[in-house]
Amino acid sequence: MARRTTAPPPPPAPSPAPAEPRPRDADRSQKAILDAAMDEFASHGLGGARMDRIAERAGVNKRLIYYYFESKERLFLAVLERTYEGIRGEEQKLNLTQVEPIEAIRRLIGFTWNYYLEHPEFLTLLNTENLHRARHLKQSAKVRSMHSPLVATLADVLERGRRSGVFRAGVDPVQLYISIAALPYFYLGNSHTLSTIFDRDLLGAKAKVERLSHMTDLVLGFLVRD
Amino acid sequence: MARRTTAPPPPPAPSPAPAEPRPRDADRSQKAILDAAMDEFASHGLGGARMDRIAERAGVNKRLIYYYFESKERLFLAVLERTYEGIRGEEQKLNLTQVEPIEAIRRLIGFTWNYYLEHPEFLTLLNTENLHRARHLKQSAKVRSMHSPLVATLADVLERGRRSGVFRAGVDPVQLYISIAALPYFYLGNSHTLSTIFDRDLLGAKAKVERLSHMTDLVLGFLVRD
Amino acid sequence: MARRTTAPPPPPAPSPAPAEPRPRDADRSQKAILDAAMDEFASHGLGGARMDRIAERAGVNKRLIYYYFESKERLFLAVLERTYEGIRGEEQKLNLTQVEPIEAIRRLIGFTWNYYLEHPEFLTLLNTENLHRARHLKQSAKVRSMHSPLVATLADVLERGRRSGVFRAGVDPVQLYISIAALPYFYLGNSHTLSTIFDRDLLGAKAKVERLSHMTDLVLGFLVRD
Amino acid sequence: MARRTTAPPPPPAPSPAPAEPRPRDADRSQKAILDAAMDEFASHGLGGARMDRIAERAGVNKRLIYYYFESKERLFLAVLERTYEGIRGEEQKLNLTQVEPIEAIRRLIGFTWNYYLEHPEFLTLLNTENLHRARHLKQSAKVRSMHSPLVATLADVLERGRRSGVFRAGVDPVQLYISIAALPYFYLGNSHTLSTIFDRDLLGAKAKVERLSHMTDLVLGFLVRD
DNA sequence: TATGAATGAGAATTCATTCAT
DNA sequence: TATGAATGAATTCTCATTCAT
Repeated sequence: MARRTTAPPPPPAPSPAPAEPRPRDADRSQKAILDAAMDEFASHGLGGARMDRIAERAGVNKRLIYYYFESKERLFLAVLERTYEGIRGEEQKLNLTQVEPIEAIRRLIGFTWNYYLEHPEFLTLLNTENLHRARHLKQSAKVRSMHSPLVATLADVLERGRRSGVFRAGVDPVQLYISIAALPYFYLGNSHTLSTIFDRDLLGAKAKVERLSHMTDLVLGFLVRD
Repeated sequence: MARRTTAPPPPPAPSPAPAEPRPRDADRSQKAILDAAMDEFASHGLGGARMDRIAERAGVNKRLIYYYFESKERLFLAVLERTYEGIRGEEQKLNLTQVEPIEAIRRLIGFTWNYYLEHPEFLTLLNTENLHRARHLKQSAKVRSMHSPLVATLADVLERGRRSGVFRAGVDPVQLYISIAALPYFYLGNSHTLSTIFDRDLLGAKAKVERLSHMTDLVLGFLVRD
Repeated sequence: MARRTTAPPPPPAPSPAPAEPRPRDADRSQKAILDAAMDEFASHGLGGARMDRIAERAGVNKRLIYYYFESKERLFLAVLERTYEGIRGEEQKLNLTQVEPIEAIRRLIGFTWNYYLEHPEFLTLLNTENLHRARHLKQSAKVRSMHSPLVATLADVLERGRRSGVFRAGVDPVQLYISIAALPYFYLGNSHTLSTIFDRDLLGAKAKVERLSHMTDLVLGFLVRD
Repeated sequence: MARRTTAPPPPPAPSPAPAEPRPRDADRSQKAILDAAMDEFASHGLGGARMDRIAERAGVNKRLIYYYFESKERLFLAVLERTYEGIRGEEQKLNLTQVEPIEAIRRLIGFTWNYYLEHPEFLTLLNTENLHRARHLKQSAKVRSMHSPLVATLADVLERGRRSGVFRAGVDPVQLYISIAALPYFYLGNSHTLSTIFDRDLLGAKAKVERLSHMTDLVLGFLVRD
């Protein structure tokens, strides 16, 4: 550990500090801390996370975490915000307003499924934040504004589908979004207990294909008019 | 683990609480500990739970917890098992095999919704156990056997529905059960973050009616053949 | 009359447990406790010994230990006294006053060596008691009287040897006894550290023969006049 | 484990203690902890030692002990190693290879006797470590290497004595070293029980002179050829 | 920007012992 | 004579956080 960030052994000559580029170690440290903290919080929850481990994983001195993030709780909030930014940013790239409604729904379900698969930390971080009644998130200014586009997009898809007669009417986009998130969230987030109580592998390749298919059928079976 | 205290089933007669001092009652103490522990674990997770608080809430000496349950982890497992027993026991009472398929599905959705509403601790306990990769549950002998009847029951409902032509074919009962659990689980378990990011009350009376309706429509819209 | 030799099938009647004689359970329990306690104290010292383990090993309820021995410290004293009685009783059987001096010394050395080998608990119990500055033993009335015969016996052997011209004069029997005990005590009692620091097996068959031989040579080399 | 505090070897000049405040001195803290721990372990054994007392005697925060030594057991090992270093270091200074054999043996016996007298903690620490079957020492890398010079030195003395005809042949240096250590070790380490059972003062000035004399006579009586 | 040293307040767990029967 | 239930006081160890540089 202890990355020698400091200048190399200063020559006795009064050579005026070689003006090393020193490429943004501050940013680098902060990023390392956030990465390590995300891992730690996702693995152990807020109560179980250890600042010592975060410092060690990040390869920085523990004190530095406090220098940048002030406290464990604020660090957790920083992690949460970055996490939401991650998924919402990806979601934006789906361009759901530019494809036909059924395809848009398929894409959204597929994307959500894959995102959760590839970012299991997202699930545990959300669980943790809910255990704490969203008390960190409630202090976040930016988080609300990150979600209105999402609702608008989905409303647009539903409306286009309804107008063209393929979707049923009267579907609340927020309800639907919650359901589309719920189906993979519960399956993946609770896979450890589910596979234990049902004594069945839920994460094998075949099982995953089946789950995605089931979820898509479920949602479209509901949305699409006969 | 025996729970029945010595008190016999109270006769309906308004026998005025026997006001027994009941000083050294093993069953009573164990139950008090489990009740308090369920609260504590549900509120704070495993890492955040405090044995001191559990002892205090249970009104017993902290040492007694270790006398009966050996460690925090084993206590957590005992709580988990009792929790599963609770919901599975209620589920059995639904008698799903004795009503017609559509009604059976309605009942199951409604029951699950209400059970989660009335037992929010179930959700957080499961989240906690999944955070720990089900390592406690995996040591439980009885938990697996508690769940096979459930799958059998749902399979029966689906099969009856299919035979009578009202349900689509090829639905996996485990997938369906997971989905039926997922829809309220995510909504209620994540209501704190969801209501924050969507800036919307999700737990008002009207919102709850709407959610139950949406979930039922979603599942039946998928299951029922046009 | 046909004597039915085979035992008749025991009548199903609930013949009331034959009132088992249960011979002196009190003594039996006390002995079991002392045995278990000796093991425990010898293995873990006074501070490291656990009353719980003693009760478990003895197969009795923990409370019973207090019933018979009052406290951990008194139990330790009881163990100590029984331990001294053991070795002194065996020593008496050597009949050192009835064999010629050189043989008497040989026997005493051999006996001490073997006794320590077969009773390693004796060594650790003594160490423990000395760690506690003999504060238990000092409360014992009988322990002093157990040792005067030993000194008298050794004095007799030395005097007979001196008179017959085989032993040097002026040897203090207490000093000699301490030395005869010291030589095997240190070797066996510290065998774990000694074998570690000298990187050498001290308890193999050959090593043991050599040690006994060395000790005998040492003592007799000193005692016997050229 | 570094021990040298920053203070340079004090010059004989009566430089009046620099009265430094020395606030955050890692070496100093570690040394204070080791000193206190040696006392505590020697007085109470491993099981009886209290980390609280060690912290208090050392004048440091309890947490700091764990910061430097990780656990009670590792602290004990650190103490053990320092203890062995102490006696082996002094032994080296005897220069036994540079005096004639009989004098060398006398010096070694006298040194051992005095060292044990002045360092009673050495005896109880060794007893404690043996109670625990040398499980700490076995993890020590350096301890073995500290002892080979000792054996070599004693072998040299014995060989010189044999060659010059004053010592008997065939004496194993390890056996002899163990015996030379055993004689004072048992006497001093068990002085509390010995003085109790023999009802005799063993630590008075006269007694000590007699013991040293007896031990020297015993060893030389064996080694020196008539 | 960065760090090694240090700490107060707790954390789970342990322990000898007593209570009530 | 025997025991299951219960406890107060430690005991080792942990943790987020701060100090001093």
